[in-house]
Amino acid sequence: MPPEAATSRPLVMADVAAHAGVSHQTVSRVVNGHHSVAPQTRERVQRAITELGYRPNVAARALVTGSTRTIGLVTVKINQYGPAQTMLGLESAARAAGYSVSVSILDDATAVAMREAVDRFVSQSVDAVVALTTYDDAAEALRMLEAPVPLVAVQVGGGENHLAVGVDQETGARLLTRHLLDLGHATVHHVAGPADSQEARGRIDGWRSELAAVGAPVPEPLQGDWTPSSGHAAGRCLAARMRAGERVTAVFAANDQMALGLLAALHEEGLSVPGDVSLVGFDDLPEAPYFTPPLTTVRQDFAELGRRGVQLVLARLSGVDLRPEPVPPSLIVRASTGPPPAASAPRV
Amino acid sequence: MPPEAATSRPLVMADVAAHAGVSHQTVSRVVNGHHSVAPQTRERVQRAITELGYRPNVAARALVTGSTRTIGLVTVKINQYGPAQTMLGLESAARAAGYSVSVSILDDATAVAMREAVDRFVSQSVDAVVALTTYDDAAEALRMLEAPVPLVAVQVGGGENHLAVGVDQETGARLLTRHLLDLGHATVHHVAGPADSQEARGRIDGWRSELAAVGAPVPEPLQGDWTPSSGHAAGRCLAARMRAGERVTAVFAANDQMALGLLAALHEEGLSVPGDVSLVGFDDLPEAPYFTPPLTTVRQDFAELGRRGVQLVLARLSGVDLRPEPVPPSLIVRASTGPPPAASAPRV
DNA sequence: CGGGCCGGTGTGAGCGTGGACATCTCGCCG
DNA sequence: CGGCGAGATGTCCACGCTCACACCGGCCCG
Repeated sequence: MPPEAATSRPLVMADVAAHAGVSHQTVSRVVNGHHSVAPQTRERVQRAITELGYRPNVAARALVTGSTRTIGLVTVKINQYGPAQTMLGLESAARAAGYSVSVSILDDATAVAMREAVDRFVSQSVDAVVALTTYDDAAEALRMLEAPVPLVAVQVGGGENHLAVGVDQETGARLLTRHLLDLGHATVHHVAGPADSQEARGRIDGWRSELAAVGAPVPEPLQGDWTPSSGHAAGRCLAARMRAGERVTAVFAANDQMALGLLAALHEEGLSVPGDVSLVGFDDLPEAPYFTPPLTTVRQDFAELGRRGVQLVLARLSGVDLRPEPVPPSLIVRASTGPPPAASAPRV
Repeated sequence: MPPEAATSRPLVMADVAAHAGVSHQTVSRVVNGHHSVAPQTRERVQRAITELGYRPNVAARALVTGSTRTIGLVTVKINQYGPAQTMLGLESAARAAGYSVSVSILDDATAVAMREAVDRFVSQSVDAVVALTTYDDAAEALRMLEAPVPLVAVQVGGGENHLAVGVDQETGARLLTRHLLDLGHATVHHVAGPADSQEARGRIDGWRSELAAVGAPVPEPLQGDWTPSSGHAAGRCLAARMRAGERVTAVFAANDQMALGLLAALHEEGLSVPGDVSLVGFDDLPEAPYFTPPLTTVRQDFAELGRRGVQLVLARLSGVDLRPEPVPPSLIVRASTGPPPAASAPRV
């Protein structure tokens, strides 16, 4: 639609000004919605802009204002479902507010890499940086970080320098644990995420405190790393312990992927879910309703998390002191949980 | 580490120049690796740069060079595993080449939205735009698009204006189909992806032509939309047809997520995989080895796709005429496939 | 009836950098 | 020993835009 004169020298404000018979400054005022422009002039300039298909040059504007209306997003290995969804929500909220998003996906969350990424963003004149990760290294790096722009942490604890928003992991874990206890299980075993993840620890805390609240024994959690494969290993291990006589009737896997691995291992071992063991996950992957059996889990609203990240950024940019509340998770009950089997050793 | 004088007026080239006792232009030459600088001077400037922690201002540079060393990535709803992984590979390759990535995630792939995104990128002075999608609307929009920067398509057919790179969908589908035929299945049913996806059609073509090659009958494909839920519906439908006497022994789901839904439906219907029906997917999700049973599928190297996208961009930017080859997929055989059951109706 | 004020507009400067060109200093060769 | 070229460095300007200020006309009020 926009003709953009075939000559193709990129359009600048002066071209529009000439076309509309005004000065470039008036064009600037129209573009930036300044008030003191006569309606009729504004109209004429608007028309010239659309007719020529003019778009202001962000670099030139950034040079003088120091702002690019861009948010830098730094994250670590976004290959999980959650972070990817969060990024989606963040980008969409940012775009709605007129901001672009520039991403930097670190291979690992060292302080150096973090610093490097933030520096790159700063030299790009981003208006704010959002850090999306749950790992301690990253959190530590963030805590040290001074930047000349607002720094917002998503899904990881904030330091003094910056704000943070996250899903309430502890509540989610409590919901799941209580659900299992309510079904009559004497206790709940836990397959945890990596030890250096705040998210993983939050889930452990919730699980542990809910067990403690009803005086249930707290078994030693098994160590996983979010991958289905680690869930599978944990499943093997639990099955072996059951064969050895230990009573395991309910398992809380720290995410759905590990729950899937567990499920596979339990099937291989001839154990039925939820007949012999009830199993819950965390995240509510789109796949979770189609596991065999469909998985009881906790839904995290990742997109909302991204939106709140942007809210926080905008608040900081406009000087508002917004204390964000954590995003509440919700329990999704499906077929992978049920009452514990009669108090004998499971048939193996 | 970098002190960055507590006064905190952002550092500029002139500061470095003063510190090193040279002109700002010499600093510029050092920063840009220009050759005619005395080694000793270079050394002195380098030291000043690191001592002060100086980073050049991208906006100012962009204003004069017209380049930001940024790649704009426009994509549609990245909530699938594939695109997310591709983005990962792309960002990492871009960063390795000294480029940043700015993302724009469209809600739907209309020509208008596409044009809008590209325009935004152009006004940001990106050096190139990469479009990552498989939908016809997007492809159509791309075909019409003229941009003053290179435009590279990933996973979607290119037009005249731009290059494209993708995974060879047809070959992948042929590998799966042949695998099933080799196991002795008389034919293979197909649950297709959305009709407006080039990827989905590529898989149909491969499947169809492989069946045709051995003279096997070509059943009408069922329509899915990539989601587990649509796979589930397709599974229900197939089971009903089997009960009605139709012989279905092998099913090719156009992606792993649909395969999961199918698996769930078949289980519900009391059918065994691979005892009654062999099932294959496409993508090789990290979860696929832990399905019940583990899923035979085709692996797409999404990260490689991202890397090639960047290669293509760099080639275009340096004027090289690189004709990209499609990324080859590879067959991953797991436990969801086996020989067909004896030629009677399956036990239902 | 004149001065001040205000809405609407234009003019000039400067943001931080890279490119073109000028300059200056060698070293080398005739 | 002078001239010349190449390497090293500096000076100036332009990139496209916004900001500060000057300007111009009309209106109100003293």
